[in-house]
Amino acid sequence: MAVKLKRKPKGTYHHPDLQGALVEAALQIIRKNGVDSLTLRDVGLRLGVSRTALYRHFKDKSALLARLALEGFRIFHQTLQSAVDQASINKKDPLEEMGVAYVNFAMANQSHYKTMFSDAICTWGDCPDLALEADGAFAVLVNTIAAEQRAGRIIAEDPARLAQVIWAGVHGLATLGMAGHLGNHSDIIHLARHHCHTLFTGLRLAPSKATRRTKSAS
Amino acid sequence: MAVKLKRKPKGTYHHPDLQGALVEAALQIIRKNGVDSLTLRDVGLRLGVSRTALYRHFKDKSALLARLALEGFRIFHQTLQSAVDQASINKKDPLEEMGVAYVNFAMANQSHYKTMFSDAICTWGDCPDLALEADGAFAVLVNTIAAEQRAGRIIAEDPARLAQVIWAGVHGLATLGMAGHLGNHSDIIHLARHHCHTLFTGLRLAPSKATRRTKSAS
DNA sequence: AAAAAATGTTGACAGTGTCAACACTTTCTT
DNA sequence: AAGAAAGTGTTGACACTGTCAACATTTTTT
Repeated sequence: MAVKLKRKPKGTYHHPDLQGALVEAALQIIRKNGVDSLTLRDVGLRLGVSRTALYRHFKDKSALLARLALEGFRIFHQTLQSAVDQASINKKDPLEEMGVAYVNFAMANQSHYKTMFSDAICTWGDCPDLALEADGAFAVLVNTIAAEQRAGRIIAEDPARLAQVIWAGVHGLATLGMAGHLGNHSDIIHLARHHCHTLFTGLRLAPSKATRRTKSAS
Repeated sequence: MAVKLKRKPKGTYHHPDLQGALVEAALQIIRKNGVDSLTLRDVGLRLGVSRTALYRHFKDKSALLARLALEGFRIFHQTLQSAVDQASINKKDPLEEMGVAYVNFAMANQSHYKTMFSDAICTWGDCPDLALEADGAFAVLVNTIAAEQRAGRIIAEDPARLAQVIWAGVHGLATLGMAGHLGNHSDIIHLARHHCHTLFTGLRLAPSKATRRTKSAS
């Protein structure tokens, strides 16, 4: 299959990869002016394509947003996993590093993160692929918790439940941080580290039945 | 004529308290169908008043939303304070009870809570009265923390900072819960109690008074 | 080559927030 | 008390949005 030209010199009626280009263009727009400013007409305009061309590739606006969200979870997944890997290399607390990476991602990609958790997109249950991708990112957290439990560093509660608790903490930091209620970026990162540290101190020992004091093993 | 007729009986050009009625009507609408479904035309229609009457009392739509948010923070403030008072009476952990009350409020008044933290309303800094009311609610948390510190039950870090950490946790639970990512209402409440409990366990004792910032065991 | 499917375009529509110009009512000034 | 001024509610209009139907063009299939 011959490669088509990217530009439309004159006879280029069909765009080589409009679907991907639409996602990219939409992403640039929300990066620049926020999710709420995204208009289908602008997306088309930016690609030199008509305002409704989008409808051949997405059912409606929320489908486009869902696609952006999916793309976001992909990168997010990768970012979190990378943070855990780095922690392992540098002998740091993987959960704490992941928490910081989480908040960092949200602060550095505010519009994208907001889109990922927007009410406008279908509830995850309705979009199987989106739910799958989101679950993938969540699994990084669950797996890390399970690993920490196997290493005997945190209490042995249901990992999924613990994951939800930790998730809520960093998600709260992210959303409040983006809203400007927690100070500047570096304030928020410090706060994230503080939060994780405090939370994980709480997770470290069950107060009553803990007999073995695992104070600074190693 | 105690009853307000939809058709104006001729002498009723001016509404006795349109401003308040607008707020009430808007509140009913968002309670029923969510914040995004709120339209200025509907608000007017519901009161038998024209679509633009609202502009004599609010600068624009976001001003109305800001007013709803302010009203929300008033109730919220009261709710949190009441939870702390009840905890004091029942000899329960005031922070934990407040945390549960926080999440409960958000889940029971989802649209209202979303409005309070919506991007659409002016940043709190721009609305002095809104910021004031929000600060009032936040102060309940800070004061409770300070009291717990005086009672020697939690570590003596900056109360405002601790408050931010706790706030982030419950706010995260609330937003994820509303999005349906944490199960049903009762799941979320249990999770909230769990979260607070874990967090406060972490706050309860620094492993050794000398080194508060213990790096993670490795 | 003809038919069918895919893809892109134009025109149109209902709904939205908002403003300007006007109408009615209350309050203030003299 | 009469007129002015300010406050409050109404209608008409505008630009902008998402979305659909009908049409145009290109690619793929038969």
